[in-house]
Amino acid sequence: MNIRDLTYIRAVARFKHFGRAAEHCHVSQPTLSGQIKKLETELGVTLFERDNRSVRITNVGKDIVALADNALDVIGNIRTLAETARDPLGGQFRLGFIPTIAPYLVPHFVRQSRQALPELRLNFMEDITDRLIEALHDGDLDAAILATPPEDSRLSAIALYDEPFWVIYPDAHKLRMIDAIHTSDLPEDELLLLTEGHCFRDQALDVCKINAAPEARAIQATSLSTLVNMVVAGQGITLVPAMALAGQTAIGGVLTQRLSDHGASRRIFLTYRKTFPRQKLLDMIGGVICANLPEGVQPVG
Amino acid sequence: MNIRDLTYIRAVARFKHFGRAAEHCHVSQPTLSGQIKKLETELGVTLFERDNRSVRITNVGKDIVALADNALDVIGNIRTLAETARDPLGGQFRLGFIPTIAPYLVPHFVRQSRQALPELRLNFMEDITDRLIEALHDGDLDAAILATPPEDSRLSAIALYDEPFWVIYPDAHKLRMIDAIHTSDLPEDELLLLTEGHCFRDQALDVCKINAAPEARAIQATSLSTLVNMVVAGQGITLVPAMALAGQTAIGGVLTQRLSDHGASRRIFLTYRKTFPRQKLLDMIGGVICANLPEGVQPVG
DNA sequence: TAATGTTCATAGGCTATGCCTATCGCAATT
DNA sequence: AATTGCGATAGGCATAGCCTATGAACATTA
Repeated sequence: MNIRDLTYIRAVARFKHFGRAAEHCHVSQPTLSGQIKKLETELGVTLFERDNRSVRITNVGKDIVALADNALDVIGNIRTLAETARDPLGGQFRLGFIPTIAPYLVPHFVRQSRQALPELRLNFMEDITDRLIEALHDGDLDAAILATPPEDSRLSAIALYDEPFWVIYPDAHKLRMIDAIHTSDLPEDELLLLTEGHCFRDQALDVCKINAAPEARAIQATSLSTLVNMVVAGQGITLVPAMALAGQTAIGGVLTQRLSDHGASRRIFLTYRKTFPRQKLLDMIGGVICANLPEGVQPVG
Repeated sequence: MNIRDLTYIRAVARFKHFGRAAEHCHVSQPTLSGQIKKLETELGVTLFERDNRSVRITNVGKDIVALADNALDVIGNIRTLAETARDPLGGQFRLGFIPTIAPYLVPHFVRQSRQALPELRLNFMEDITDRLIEALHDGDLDAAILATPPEDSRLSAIALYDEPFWVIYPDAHKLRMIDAIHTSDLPEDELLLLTEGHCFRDQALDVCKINAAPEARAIQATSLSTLVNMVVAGQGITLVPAMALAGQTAIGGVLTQRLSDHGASRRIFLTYRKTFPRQKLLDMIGGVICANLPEGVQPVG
């Protein structure tokens, strides 16, 4: 057995496809096939049932992959611990963001973090929640800024701040007549949303109490700025989290207004593996972020 | 990094000696030195400070070895799980015993276990408590029969039975005049004990409330049968756990009597790593043992 | 039905890793 | 000054693990 073998079986279990698993591991498919076979021989069990149609994981396979995940986590911590020992506030730190936060939050604290943690090589990655969580589990990410509390028992989180929701609508829209807009005032059929997979899409639907059949909403955007542009173009109205406005409440051709509903906001978390050994550094990074928040959001506590 | 590297650093941390660590790992000293050095280079930290006098573990080293222990435990469980999958009630099971239990308990259940678990390759090992616990942590042992409850948070145990203590004294000894012997009746200076390291030595001292300076008790034995022989030879009196008498209360030249003190007994446990994946098998083995106890002891519950 | 595509397995060759024995260098002890 | 004990170094060998090229089995498409 081999540490790398454990990453191989983890990848096959994830992709259920030898070729894609090999690609993910940066080795050729025959190499991966060979190592999987070697491991199965060594352990004396079949981990994956495979033919030319599909790859299925066996029951033992499932249990063993779970343990492999576990072992890889610990081994990743060995590396992190060594790096930390070389330089307690240095080394690499890979931080993930969801797309509805990254462009608005990063510019506000990146300079300050350079100052507070000059030796830290801070790497950023942007993706949707599900994939960030996957990257956390794989050890490809040290922490992630998410807008959902962790449900996974292996993850933990520091609450950073609360971010209210705002409505954006064309300046000719009838919503301009309302002083304090509530979600019940919003014309459901005009609401523009992000594509599936973005947590803010779900949060917008949730706060508006809409159960949208996905195909019913044909017009969707992949970024908040596109969403705003669509409103400018008169295609409808939309919700955005406060930071997307960056304090600018006046945009050409549209009006903005904070939603007046109690609870029309989301809480942002710094999420990490419970086993991650650099807890002190997490606190410092969370502190730097909270000390440099853009307008329109309140730090927690 | 390499799984084997983790066992190397674990061994060096344990022995603080490259040569003996190498021996324990069944590799040559240069091989182990080389691999340690390679790992230190890879991690960029010094794990062990070494010169011709001594080997000291660094602070990071300590933390990393702890994680290595952890990873090796998980990896051992992968192997065990695979073996279990091949044959749920089969495979190898390595069971340790303390010397004051092994010769009396094993013969009573070994035949029955063959019958109840015909596919199980049951291996026995006899050593003192401390070394059995070490072997448990190293994954060299799957479980151990101990006379002390586990204090280590990584271990758990099933209580098997309670074993009273008996006095053995020459038949001409004045103790023969007492109907119900209590520890307070025992002439402390005549008491023969096992050598240091045997838990029953401590238990005997404990129940008699003696704080023996080690050098004060020159005459010591390494097995209970030797202890009994010494009593037969008239060198003193002794205590033995009930099973050592195997139901025979009459031995040539000596008399035996159960200690009448409340609490003059010890509880025997089947101890194992909390993470050990074959809990069901543990229960079965515990069951077989309890169902075939020799005379003089009572199963718990 | 034949051609094409997809997917995992096999074959053969190369390289780097990990192991060994022999030996060195240093310091403490005799 | 010689001996002993310890870890480090040197050099050589076997093999584990990687690659590319190709095969075999099945499914899909022309």
